[in-house]
Amino acid sequence: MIIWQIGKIVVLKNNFFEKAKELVKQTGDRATYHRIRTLCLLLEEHHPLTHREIEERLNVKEQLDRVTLYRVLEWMTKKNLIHKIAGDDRVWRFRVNTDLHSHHHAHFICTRCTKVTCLDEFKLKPNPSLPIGYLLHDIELTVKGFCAECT
Amino acid sequence: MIIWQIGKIVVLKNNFFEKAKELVKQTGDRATYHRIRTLCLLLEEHHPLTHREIEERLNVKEQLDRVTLYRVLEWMTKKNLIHKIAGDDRVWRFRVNTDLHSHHHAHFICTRCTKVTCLDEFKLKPNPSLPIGYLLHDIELTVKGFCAECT
DNA sequence: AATCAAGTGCAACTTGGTTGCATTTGATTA
DNA sequence: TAATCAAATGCAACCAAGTTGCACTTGATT
Repeated sequence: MIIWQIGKIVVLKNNFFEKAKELVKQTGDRATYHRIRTLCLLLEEHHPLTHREIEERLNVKEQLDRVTLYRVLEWMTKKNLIHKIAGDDRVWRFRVNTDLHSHHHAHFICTRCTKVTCLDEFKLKPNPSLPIGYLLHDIELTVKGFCAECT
Repeated sequence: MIIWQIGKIVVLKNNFFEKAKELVKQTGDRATYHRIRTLCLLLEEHHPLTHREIEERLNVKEQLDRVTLYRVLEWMTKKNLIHKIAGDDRVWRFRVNTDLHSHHHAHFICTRCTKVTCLDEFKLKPNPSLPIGYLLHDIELTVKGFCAECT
């Protein structure tokens, strides 16, 4: 069993932790504990999480400042490690970008329970025609409705 | 020249004002002055506006409470007179639904100046395949990048 | 081990949007 | 056309997501 220690904090590494550490290091920026831990959580999750949800899960055992988490998420978005999704409740949801799961797919947002699901089989047209002078960075397709549990 | 008077306020009617009044009355709910005036403004505009922008334009000559405007916009969205668009800045933008301009089209959001443009020629597939038990209400396609002025 | 910019924690702040409640107003009916 | 009353409005206070400034800590480099 591998253990990682930082100050008084002792952490059990798992596969996701190692993977997260590697991904953070690959960016060239500093591989800090909070960055690795946050990315690790997002690697484990299978649906997009809000800042609040991430904070609650990470704070079960150890402290993590709200602001730091905002900055970590912002940094990870900029570094293309994760992507964020806008919902009807004005709250961002975050999900990891793996090689298999890039952000070129659609999202389903349940307007009753606000849960977000990725519709991976939805493929987006890569080169839509835009007005002259417009430059494309990203396409986001969001489907709204009720999920299976809320129907 | 047609004039409409309510309390001390005197209003010059134009084509859009008449049109707005008609649309509000068609809903069956009460045709209040603020509803008509707000819809009138959105009919005149050719690109989506934020709550802030609407407020500023309406308050040039006459007072309109922030909260009332929020409620008017919410009501109009519910009544399908307008639709709202989520941007990267967490701010809703509102645009009128006319017969010619329904909300079944894509939006372009400039990530530098935050201006939103409607991409009317983008047609959305009406019946995408969803997981079993999922119910579709609405599809939203957002294209992000730089607009002609910001490129 | 020493160094120091990058990263973090804390407090205070900004902003978009909401809630509760007293007052006003548009449509209806007498 | 006046009386009526639920629907709509205005005001104040509130909430929650996200941001800023600054002192303190830490990961990588020497």
